[in-house]
Amino acid sequence: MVSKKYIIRLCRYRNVLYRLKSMGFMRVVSNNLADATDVTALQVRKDFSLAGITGNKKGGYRVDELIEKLNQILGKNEIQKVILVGVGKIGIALMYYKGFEEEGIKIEAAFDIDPQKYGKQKDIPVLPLERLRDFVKTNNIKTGIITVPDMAAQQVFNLMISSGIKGVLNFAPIKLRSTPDIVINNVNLVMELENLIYFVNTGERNKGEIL
Amino acid sequence: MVSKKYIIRLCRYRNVLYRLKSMGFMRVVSNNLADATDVTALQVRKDFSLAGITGNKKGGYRVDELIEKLNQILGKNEIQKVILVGVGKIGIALMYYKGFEEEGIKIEAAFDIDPQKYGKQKDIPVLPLERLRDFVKTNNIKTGIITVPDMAAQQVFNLMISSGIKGVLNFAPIKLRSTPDIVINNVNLVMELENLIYFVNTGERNKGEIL
DNA sequence: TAGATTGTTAATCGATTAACAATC
DNA sequence: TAGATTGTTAATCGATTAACAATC
Repeated sequence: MVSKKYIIRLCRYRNVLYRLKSMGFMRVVSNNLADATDVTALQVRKDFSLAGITGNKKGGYRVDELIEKLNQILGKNEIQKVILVGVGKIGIALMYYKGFEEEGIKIEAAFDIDPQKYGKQKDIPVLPLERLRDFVKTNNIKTGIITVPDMAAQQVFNLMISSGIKGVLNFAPIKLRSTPDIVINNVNLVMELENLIYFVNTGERNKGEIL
Repeated sequence: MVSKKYIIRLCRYRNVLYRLKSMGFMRVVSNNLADATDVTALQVRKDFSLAGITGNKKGGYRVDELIEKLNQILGKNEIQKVILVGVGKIGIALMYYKGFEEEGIKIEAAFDIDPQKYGKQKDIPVLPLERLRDFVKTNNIKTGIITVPDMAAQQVFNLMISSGIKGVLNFAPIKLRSTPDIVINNVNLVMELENLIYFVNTGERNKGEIL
């Protein structure tokens, strides 16, 4: 089993490689990728080695080959379908976020309990929560995003899982009760900011001292 | 220097402790905290030990004492002032997000280059980008949030840093060029989702096999 | 007392980094 | 060739987990 960090690095490399390709680069050395990501050149080579990607001792790596191999590993062929539950400010922001479609991710539908929300946002239908189960099953959706208030998150999660969802991106700052076969990625915005503030403050406090 | 992960765990404990306190709990054992967070009981005790917090061999830890100690370490006294640049959908979502004020974090002002955005969102003033430097200096702000398009992120970052900001929460999916004394936390929503999808898909592929 | 719980020290594990060999 | 670069193996580092002692 590969680690999450490793996969994230591979995604990073791929993103950079697409950009380099569009700029006309044919080859790339580990140092180029290191500069463009938060990774050392050594780590880049190690990752590629681990991924079974080999370069050329003199000329580095071929961009095309690299992209192809990474796509093979990361599985970047079909469009990835996801649903979203919770059409509040954050939910809507995600529905309008351009970054997803650029990466082949499509929010197929959003769900809410508030009838006032029903209709469309951008080109995405907003449906009653009761229709989630059917929608997930008929469209064979495996991934969901939770942007509901904390209190509702566990309930929505349970509904998702019982409908066949296998992975959840959760924006509610609570620990979801789950089973090992379900993948959960948590995004806790308050915690990110609190954490940042902590290091800013201690950095201030310890200015000039050894940490 | 303590690790980011460690600090995040301490924040988690504190959040749970506040909730337990409001429910009337006076004491808590490491197992309670483990259940409420994504941490083992052993790790909880280890963390407390490292933080210089001691419990009682029979009765666990006193909730009040625990909160006080954690506040001491994490520094949770005054309101934390931050600014935000980029009043798009995500920026606005953050401005309306209730979780921040609950944790004593206040977005003091937001900035944008689009005059149509100027005015107020919720009770937060939206100002021209040119006023950022003055605002940051006169209000002694140390933390900023970047929610601008990728292309503008580095420029906004530079402006922030030259104005005196020491820590940045960055939502743009690029690597910001910086110096070691600046703290940067990146939130990359596409990457979180891509990563999730990867593990969902491989989980599907390897159903029943050894990973 | 017996059982539950803390808390420390040692072992393990995984990931990163260093060293260096290989080769284009 | 000499220099740049890859790529592997070993060393290091940090964090987590295990074992077990202490004690209320």
